[in-house]
Amino acid sequence: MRTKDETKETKILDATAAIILKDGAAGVSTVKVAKRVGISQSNVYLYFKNKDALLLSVYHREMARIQATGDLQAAADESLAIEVRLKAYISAIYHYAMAHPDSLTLIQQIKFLFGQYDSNPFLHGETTQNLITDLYAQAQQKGVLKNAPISVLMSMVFSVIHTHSMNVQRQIYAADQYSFEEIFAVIWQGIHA
Amino acid sequence: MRTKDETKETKILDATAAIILKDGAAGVSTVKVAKRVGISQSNVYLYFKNKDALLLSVYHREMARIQATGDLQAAADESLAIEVRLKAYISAIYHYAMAHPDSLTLIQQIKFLFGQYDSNPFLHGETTQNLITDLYAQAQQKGVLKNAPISVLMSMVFSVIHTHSMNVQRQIYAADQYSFEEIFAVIWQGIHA
Amino acid sequence: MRTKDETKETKILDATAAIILKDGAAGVSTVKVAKRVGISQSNVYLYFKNKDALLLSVYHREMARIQATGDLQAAADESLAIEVRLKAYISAIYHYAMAHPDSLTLIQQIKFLFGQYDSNPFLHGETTQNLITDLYAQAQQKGVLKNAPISVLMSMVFSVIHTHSMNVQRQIYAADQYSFEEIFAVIWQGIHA
Amino acid sequence: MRTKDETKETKILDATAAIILKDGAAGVSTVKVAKRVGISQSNVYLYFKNKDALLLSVYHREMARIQATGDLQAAADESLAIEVRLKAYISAIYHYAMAHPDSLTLIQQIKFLFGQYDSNPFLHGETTQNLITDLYAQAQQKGVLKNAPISVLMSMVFSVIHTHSMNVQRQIYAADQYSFEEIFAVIWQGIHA
DNA sequence: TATGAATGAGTGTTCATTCAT
DNA sequence: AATGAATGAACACTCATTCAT
Repeated sequence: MRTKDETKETKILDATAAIILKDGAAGVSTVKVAKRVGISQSNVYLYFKNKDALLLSVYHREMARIQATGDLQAAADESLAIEVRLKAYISAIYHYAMAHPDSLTLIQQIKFLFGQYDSNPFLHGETTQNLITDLYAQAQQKGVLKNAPISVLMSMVFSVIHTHSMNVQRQIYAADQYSFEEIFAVIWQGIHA
Repeated sequence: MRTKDETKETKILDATAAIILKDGAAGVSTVKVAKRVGISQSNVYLYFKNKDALLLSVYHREMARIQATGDLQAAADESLAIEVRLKAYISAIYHYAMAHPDSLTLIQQIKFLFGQYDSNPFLHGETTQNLITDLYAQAQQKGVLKNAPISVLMSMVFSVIHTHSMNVQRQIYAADQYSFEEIFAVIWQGIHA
Repeated sequence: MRTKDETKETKILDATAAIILKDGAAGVSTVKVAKRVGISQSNVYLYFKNKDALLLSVYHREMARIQATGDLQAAADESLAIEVRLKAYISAIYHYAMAHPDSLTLIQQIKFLFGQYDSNPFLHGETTQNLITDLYAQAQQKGVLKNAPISVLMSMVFSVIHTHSMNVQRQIYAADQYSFEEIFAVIWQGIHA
Repeated sequence: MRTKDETKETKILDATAAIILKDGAAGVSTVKVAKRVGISQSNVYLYFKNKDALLLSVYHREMARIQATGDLQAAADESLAIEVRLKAYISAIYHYAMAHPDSLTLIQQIKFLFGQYDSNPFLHGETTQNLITDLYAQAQQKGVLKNAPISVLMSMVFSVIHTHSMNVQRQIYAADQYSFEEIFAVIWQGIHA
């Protein structure tokens, strides 16, 4: 494998992510990225077909990172009760977001730049995404979730967790001012049938 | 009479809004706006100091439109019980969003372009906004709302309503597939103590 | 006569002069001028054919002001000895410059903007100018001035006086740190045969 | 012909200088420069950070050229008498100006564009400039120069030489109509104590 | 006399992308 | 794999000037 290349590719993705967090997704330019990495502008095109591919790569990397969360595996464990799996999923996203609040911001920013065609930021992870959607669908079928559009429930979960994690990151209030249970209550009672 | 001027100003705002909905807020350019209105590019600067002022104007116009909703007045009626007012507020936003789904999209897009510093898209309406925040705050004090950050509750409300209204607009499902009560249940049980 | 108009015209000229001193002659624009006067941009064209005419007007006004100096009349008095007249002229310019250092700056800035075709900033006053040039020419013929190009001598006089007056205005040194005689000595011994 | 050897940067500087001489420093635009060189406008920004940097580069190049004059070295030779050094300096500038009259014009134009804050166009060469100012200062201390502001004396020298060289270039009179000694006399008797 | 509206040409600057080396 | 050079298109914004009112 191309160790060197992957390092460089990672650096480019990191730089891009940093710029998104600083200037917004619309503020990303290959010039800025290259300058930040310390490479020539054209070098970026060796690793990414074009700017869109670069942004999409950042997006997919964040999605993959969320999925890689160990906690998330429990949600996929079909031997568990659906309610348990759902709670595990929400808990996993919550704790991931608290540890990496920028992650959700990146996802949201890129989604918004590419048009608001799909309002649910958790979508699009292909394989994993279907699992999650399936989880919601099954839970709804079994009467665990309210009879509301799944995309509405999903974006609600995302919205609550993201807003809370950003508040903490921006020190609008201390992390321990609100317990997980308190935040979770909002989500659960909102989606629970 | 400045009728003529106001028409032009309105046309420019309309064109800008249309572009935002089509290409996102980052996709707005004075050239596009001017072309759409059928005027010269420099003419835009006769009505708006600069591009930011133009976008902000679109933003404030949408905010004002929401506030102008008759239903919203009930939410401000201090003679009513706090719970009634809160429900009136949510209902008002809901019905406004269903009638004008683009409105929330515009607000969200512009907010995101100007930096994600304030994650609550309903904020910043000055007078009205304080009323709404006050409403939430009072409701929380009186134990009507859960003990969760107000900004989290507010953005949750926005998120649910916006996602649902977009789904309907994009014909992901029919408007009558989910009743107001069903959507409202998600919101209310989410925020209600 | 049109009293009101002349007031306005004066205001426009004043505003233009102020802008030149602040941003340089190249920094003048009808927008800036109009804004400063508090009139509409197109109004400027009621008083001046175009921007060049405006700048030229400022130029000529300053030239006229210098000529209007009472002291300068002595220089024109043909009954006096040529050396006396020449000294009177230099003294007049010197004292005018000390009282109105911006005047020479305006003249210089406008001259430079319109191309450096004529390096002598004192030229171009038509009637008066010929008098001054004649004065130099006569003085040279009578052996009072060195055998050097008159334009060189003239621009030397301007340069010394202008530099000194600017230094004082910018408080690089106090006005009384150098007497008129000291500055005059530089000029006189430079041009005197 | 250095055409082939000339780097792009040099070509751009040359084009800029030519435009300054033709239209004045305020008349320089990146479009004009690019067109003259035969490159695309954006290419200019590959070699110069912005327009100011471009103009400053032209300025510094001319300053460096003057300093590179062999004759100027004598002025820096501290083993020589101060009066000798001063005369060497004036002579060097004079002969340089006669050979390259545009050089002083460029310097003057750019100085004027950047604001008239420093009225002495010979200033700002950093290292060399201090040497020259020191030379004047020492000469004044030793009673060689009149008791007048050094900046006044310096701009006087510049003015005389520049005006004369321009006159010759514009064929207002022939180069041999006035000898170096005649021009020098104006300068020297003007500044000499 | 005065203005507001309008515009086309212009400004400096940034950008995504390509290509030869 | 990496770069420097190059470019055309786009950008926000300013300007001098005209014209109808």
